[in-house]
Amino acid sequence: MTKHSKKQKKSAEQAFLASYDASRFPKPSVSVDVALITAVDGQLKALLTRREKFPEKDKWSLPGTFVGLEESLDIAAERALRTKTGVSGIFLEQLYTFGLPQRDPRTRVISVAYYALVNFEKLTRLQTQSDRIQLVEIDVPWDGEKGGQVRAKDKQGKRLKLAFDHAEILGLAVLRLRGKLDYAPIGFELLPRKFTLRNLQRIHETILNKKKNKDSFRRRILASGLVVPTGEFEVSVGHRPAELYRFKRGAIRK
Amino acid sequence: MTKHSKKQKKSAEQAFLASYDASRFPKPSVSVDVALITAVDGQLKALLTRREKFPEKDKWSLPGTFVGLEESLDIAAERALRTKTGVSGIFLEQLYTFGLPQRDPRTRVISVAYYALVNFEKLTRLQTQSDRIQLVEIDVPWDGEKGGQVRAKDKQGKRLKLAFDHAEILGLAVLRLRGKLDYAPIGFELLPRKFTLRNLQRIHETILNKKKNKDSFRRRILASGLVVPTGEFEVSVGHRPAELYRFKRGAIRK
DNA sequence: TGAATAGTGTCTATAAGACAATATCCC
DNA sequence: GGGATATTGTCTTATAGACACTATTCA
Repeated sequence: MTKHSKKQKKSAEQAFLASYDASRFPKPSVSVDVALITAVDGQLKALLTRREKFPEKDKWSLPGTFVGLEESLDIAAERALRTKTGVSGIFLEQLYTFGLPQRDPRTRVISVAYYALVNFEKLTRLQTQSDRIQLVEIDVPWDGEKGGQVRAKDKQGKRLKLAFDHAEILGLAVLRLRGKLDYAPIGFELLPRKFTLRNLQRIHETILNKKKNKDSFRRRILASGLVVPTGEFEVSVGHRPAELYRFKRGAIRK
Repeated sequence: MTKHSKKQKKSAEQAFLASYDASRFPKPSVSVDVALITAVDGQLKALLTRREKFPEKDKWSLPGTFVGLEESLDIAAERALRTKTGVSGIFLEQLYTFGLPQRDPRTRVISVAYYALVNFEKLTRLQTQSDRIQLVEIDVPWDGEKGGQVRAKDKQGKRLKLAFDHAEILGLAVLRLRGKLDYAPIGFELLPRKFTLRNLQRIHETILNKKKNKDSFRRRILASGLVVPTGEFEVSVGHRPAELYRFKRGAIRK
């Protein structure tokens, strides 16, 4: 192709783009929803907000927002999390896109779901907020790919109704966690910067909903090189204190 | 809540929905793109079409389409595959959603990417079609999470230019394949109904781009229970014929 | 008969689970 | 000292890789 014809082609493309009318086609709305998950006392919890408006008024939903026209999906998810819950700078990863035509009664809304992980202590500010935002215990009794119903319970153990298809999103988020746990360093996202190996084991057991062998867990984690001892120890724990470790970014696990 | 107030609430919600105006907000366009992958002669190939229109004219792209307003994402992906390539009824699974604001020069287009797997022999009809649709050798030199550049080559080994961010989609599709291979029965999707264990091993080696030990591969597959012998054997292969197996749907792999 | 690959048996290395013994801190 | 958990060591079991050997078909 000559330089001349290249220039011709370029301008033809520019003319095409200039005359392109995106409004000719009807479009769905696009939102992001974020499943923010943490672990406390051997229980997985998710951050939910009670809806004050129609539709699905008074049901509990994941923090979400519509995607801005000039905004990437990742940025939209980060913005939803920040503006609705005050949390930012944490692990956030795309999960799955939900697009059944009737999933939102208002209009066609396609939702790109994300999941986020955070150490519980970073959320303590939220505890003092209104009861519109709550950390809610979630229960995902799925064995393999799918399974029983996802349940969300408030502090009194009362079951909460989830809006839209958000129960399904939560279920898939936990399933993804379980699947990635053994080959991606995600357990650390739920812990403070320094932690004991037993803390980490507890996190794994909470996510998998299954006891793990202490000895081999310890060996496996240490052998992975993902963790380095700090030389510091727990204090005032009423028993022999365990050494504190920290996560070593970038180490490749086997 | 009394029956009366429930009814009140219900009608309030209906009134809200009736007056909801979805056109108030500007919206992105939403498309699906499908990475159809097969394996031939130890090489992974993808089905690509040469673009005849702007933008990205003459570059090669994945079959795709805009999502209909009343159509689920899965159905849209299935439709794109069927109408653009004539293939249907095959393995199709959502991959990831791509949404950078500038990924399409026309307007904001968010693309929900899918990947599909099919046995090469089901595609033979396509070989006779125009050269606008081609099965193209793809090369994904990624070690772990990310890595080198994805390359697509035509039959003469000439490198093809890929449109939009479709190289990235192909790379992620192959990465997903590699990750799922050991715990999901996806190798079978690339084989005919009856196959030898060596055929299956070849598929695994092609996907992982890595030789596998014959003995332990055999043991592992047989132990998984995912495969049952048919009692039939290869014929006229110039050496001792191997037994043909078939995939046993629903067996759980350890 | 020889080429070529299928299929089987055995040994070794590695990693996880089970169990036990010892170490250390706090009360 | 006693309670409680951390940390280390050893044994057993399951699995993957390496290697060698036998089996079977076809040219």
